[in-house]
Amino acid sequence: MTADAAAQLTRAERKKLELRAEIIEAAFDCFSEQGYHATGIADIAARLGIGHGTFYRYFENKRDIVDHVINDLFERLAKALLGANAPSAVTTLEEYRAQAERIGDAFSGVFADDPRVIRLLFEAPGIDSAMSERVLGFYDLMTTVNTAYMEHGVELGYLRADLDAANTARAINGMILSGALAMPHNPDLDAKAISQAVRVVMYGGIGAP
Amino acid sequence: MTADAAAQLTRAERKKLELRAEIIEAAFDCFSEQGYHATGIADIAARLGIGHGTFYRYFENKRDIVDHVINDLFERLAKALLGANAPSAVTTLEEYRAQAERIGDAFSGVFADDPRVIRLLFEAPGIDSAMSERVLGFYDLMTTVNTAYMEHGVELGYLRADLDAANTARAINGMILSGALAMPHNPDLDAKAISQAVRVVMYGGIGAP
Amino acid sequence: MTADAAAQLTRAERKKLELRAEIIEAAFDCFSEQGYHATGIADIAARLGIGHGTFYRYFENKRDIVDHVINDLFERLAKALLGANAPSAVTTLEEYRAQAERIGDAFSGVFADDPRVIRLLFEAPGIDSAMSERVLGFYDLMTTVNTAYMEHGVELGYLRADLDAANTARAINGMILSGALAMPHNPDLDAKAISQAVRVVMYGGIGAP
Amino acid sequence: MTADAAAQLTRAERKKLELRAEIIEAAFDCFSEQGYHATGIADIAARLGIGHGTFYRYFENKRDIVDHVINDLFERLAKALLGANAPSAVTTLEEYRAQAERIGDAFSGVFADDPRVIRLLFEAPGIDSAMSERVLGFYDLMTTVNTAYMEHGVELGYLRADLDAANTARAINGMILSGALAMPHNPDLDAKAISQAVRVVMYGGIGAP
DNA sequence: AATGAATGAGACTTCATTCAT
DNA sequence: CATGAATGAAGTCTCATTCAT
Repeated sequence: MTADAAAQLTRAERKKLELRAEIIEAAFDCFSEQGYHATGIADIAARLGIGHGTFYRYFENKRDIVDHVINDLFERLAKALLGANAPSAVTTLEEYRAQAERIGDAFSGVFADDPRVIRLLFEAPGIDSAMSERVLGFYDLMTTVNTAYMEHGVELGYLRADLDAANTARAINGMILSGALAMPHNPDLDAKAISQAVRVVMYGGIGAP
Repeated sequence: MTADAAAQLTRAERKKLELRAEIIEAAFDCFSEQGYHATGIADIAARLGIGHGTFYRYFENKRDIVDHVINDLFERLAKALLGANAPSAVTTLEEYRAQAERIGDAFSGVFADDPRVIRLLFEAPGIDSAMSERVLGFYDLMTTVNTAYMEHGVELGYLRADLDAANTARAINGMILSGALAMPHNPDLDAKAISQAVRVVMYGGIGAP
Repeated sequence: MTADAAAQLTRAERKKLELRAEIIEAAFDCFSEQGYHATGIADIAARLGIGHGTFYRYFENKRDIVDHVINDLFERLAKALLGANAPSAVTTLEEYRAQAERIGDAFSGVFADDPRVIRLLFEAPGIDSAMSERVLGFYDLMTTVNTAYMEHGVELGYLRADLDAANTARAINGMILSGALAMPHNPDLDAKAISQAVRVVMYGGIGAP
Repeated sequence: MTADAAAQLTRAERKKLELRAEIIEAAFDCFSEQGYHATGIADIAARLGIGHGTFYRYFENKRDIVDHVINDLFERLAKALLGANAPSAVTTLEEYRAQAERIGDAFSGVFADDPRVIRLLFEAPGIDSAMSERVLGFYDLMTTVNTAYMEHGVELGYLRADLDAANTARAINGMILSGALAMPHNPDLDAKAISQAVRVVMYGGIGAP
């Protein structure tokens, strides 16, 4: 919704949207802290100091809210993923590395800014099979996007001619996610060092030169 | 338990152990197919054709069985992880690559031989926070083990002197897990190609030479 | 309320009474269509396009409105029942039959004119025990009225001397109601034929002459 | 189930069937006393001193039990209705009257033996529309059965040649039901007198001879 | 006066766990 | 030792009613 559109809403409508957003936030808190199954609607309501009946004025049921929470989560990640310029904007390895760094930083930034994101993403597959599929689908999307960038690089010759774009893309995404996953429960980790380690592997390999 | 020890058990004791193992297997089936929360004790018992009261003669409660299932799962993976010779047995990059390949293949083999493994590993963090911690702990263990191999390589000079062993180790584990995760729901994927893609990244980097 | 009384009301007061009547009508619709328990206050309000809070400015609560609806229903039926001239106006079987026919037709007319009446009357005892009592009370009233007519006939000798007025009255009311009840869900039924069948039984009995 | 079949059941199976029957009885009590909607599963369970979870081992849900209660109720009435010899067994008005009396007495006997029957039958249409239909369907069945008897009488000439069998049948059923309905809340009523009044109407009409 | 957002009592239902047989 | 009948805690969800705007 644009600012303009928001300006046209009545005060009541704005309040409603606000509370709706607050419920999503509270649910995000609860789900990421206690997990979906250990969270009751009452917990979400209590966190906001509202009656639990109120919850049902804004969301169909418990399954509905978690879908919205995950939607928000995926949206944030997708925005980071797709926020950079298109693959076609890049013509050299130098540019590719810069772009990859930007995307990786944006992506990791989402995790760093809000530790609930990676926690919920980690626990989400345990919600039910539909959610499990959604998460896998998102990972596939990440792979697809990354694959497109790589294929472009192979075509233009700044990436290895023999690169298996899809499998490599997935592997690199795995590196990024594994870093994000380790952060919240290990305060000694350094996000920059993690990124740097990933980049070293990507561009130099681990063998001694 | 050794074969000798087993031989000393009475027939009744052996039967009991057998049923116990079967229950773990059935639970593994159920949990990986329907997920932990969607699985009832009755489902597990029904799969074996036993009464669901019998379940409680072998396991404390539902939480108990899933711990045993996960124990088995971790044990299999740990065996693959630790089954190779020690880091110290390796002295050249050549040997390191061979060893890494062996470990990686063994590890991936566990996933390939039994698709339930990756499915349950994927859903396990959604069981409860204790399980979430256990899974993270296992990932940390994987990282620790891999880190030891890498540190040895840095010391002996066949891996990059500037390698951030821990973060690199975790990243590489991430690549392996992301491959395993994608397999079950994508029949077109080729395990060998996935491994190969990981190795290309590890030893050459993705940039054109 | 007479037209004069109405004329003295302010416009606002008239509007209020109008809306009140409309709410009763809407409630009548809802209750007879979906049943009392399946009807929500919101349904009634929605049918009128008013806010459901408004409902409570006109009626105490859900139980209150159904009482008013039933009042209206009973009033219509009572009017038909009592609209004819008194028992004392009749002195011959001929006159009695004419009067009974008039009353019966008026009564059946209420059901025919508004199929909601019999539907709600049918479902009303399921609302709660108080309502159940009210309906039984109305049936008793019907019986009492009919009994009075019959007793008069026995006294004057145009009805059988051995007539058990009360039980016969109730039985005859049962015939009428059973006809009304069958109408709405059976479009082939003919109200005139039903009345005729009742009259045949009443005045001739079913045996071959 | 025959006595033989019952004899072959294990003790546990018999106990199960017994409790099942007891639950239906308790539900019958509750529904006829408080009405369906005012009855909670907890009420039914409490009446038997069982946990309310136990209820759900025997019946799907609240709607399920009421269907079974009504099934029982209809079965009793149907048995009374159909228990007599067939229409074809009758060839004279005398025999017809005897048969009608037998059926009527059996039918009324069900109501007299168990006052819950008429109370629940009265309230049942308020349960929901499906139940409303079922009750109407049962009334239609009663009419159909009675119609067959009458048509036979018309054919054989011991009933009026001009009898509108269907409408007359329904009317007579209405007389019977209205009598049954009045009994429970009016201890002064005499079942015999009610039957007698109905018979007088049926065979002689109400007019003075 | 009208509204509809908020509320929470209350009912249903599930299922892990116990325990008598 | 195996069984499955019984249990009740716990959680979801509805909707009549209130009340601030």
